[in-house]
Amino acid sequence: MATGTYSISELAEEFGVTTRTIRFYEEKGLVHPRREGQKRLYSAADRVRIKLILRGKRIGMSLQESVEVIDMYDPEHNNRDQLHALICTVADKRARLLRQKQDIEEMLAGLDEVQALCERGLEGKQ
Amino acid sequence: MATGTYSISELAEEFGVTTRTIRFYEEKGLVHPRREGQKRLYSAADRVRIKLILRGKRIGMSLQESVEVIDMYDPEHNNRDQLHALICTVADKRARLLRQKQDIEEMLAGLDEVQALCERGLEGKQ
DNA sequence: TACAACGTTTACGTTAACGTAAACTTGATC
DNA sequence: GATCAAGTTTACGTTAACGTAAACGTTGTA
Repeated sequence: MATGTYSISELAEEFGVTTRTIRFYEEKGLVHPRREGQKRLYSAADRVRIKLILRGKRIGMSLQESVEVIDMYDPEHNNRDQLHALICTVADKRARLLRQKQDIEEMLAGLDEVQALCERGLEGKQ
Repeated sequence: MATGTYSISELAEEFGVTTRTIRFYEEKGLVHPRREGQKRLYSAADRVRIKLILRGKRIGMSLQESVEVIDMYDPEHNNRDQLHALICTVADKRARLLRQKQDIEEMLAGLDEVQALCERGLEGKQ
């Protein structure tokens, strides 16, 4: 196998998903691996796309949403209007992410409380 | 209506969801509003539960997962074993939340890059 | 050459989290 | 008393994101 390329099962194992998942992402147009005969060959770029999609999943994004974020990077945005639109989209995403970050911090604070209560509870039972 | 209580549509509007959603949460045993005749009456505690469930949703938790987190607060954990188990659960949740927080920060950094690229692109077009 | 590992396509199944529609009750208002 | 807004139950529909199974090709190896 050419260096810098990956088989489907390599990627599946690396990311802890099934090969079905990766083929599903292709079905949905999220990745486009080359073919070597019949078999899929994933490039480093393909690998990164999948990685970013799974990162999106972890924070509750849909696949489409993740792809939108990923596609912000590629330069098909030529004119002023498109650039302006993209800046607005970025602002929206940022706002949502900041909200999520705050939600997480609140939840973490809650966990601190719970843990403190547990430890005080355990002290009494020693 | 008694003070400190809410109708279903009040809560639906406050949280930006439909009444169907709130009834669905009851179907799943996530809330248990009292009844005034046939109508549902939500207490302040019910309201908080719904709020926390929706907070969980925003960061990609399932309803069941949110409920687990919420139920960590209530003191049905009497003996040492339960308290130990709870501490482990808390540690797990914390780990996942920290991971998510990092994912979000990485994504925010990505957005910063995109925005910078946009702005440089706009300068050239002025 | 046989078989085991890895890959492929096709297709139906599944779960979560609601949406949507129909048909009904109840209390307030005109 | 008719109508209207808000609520109710029941039930079937929908979408996303895969799971699972069947039936088949390809390739290294014992």
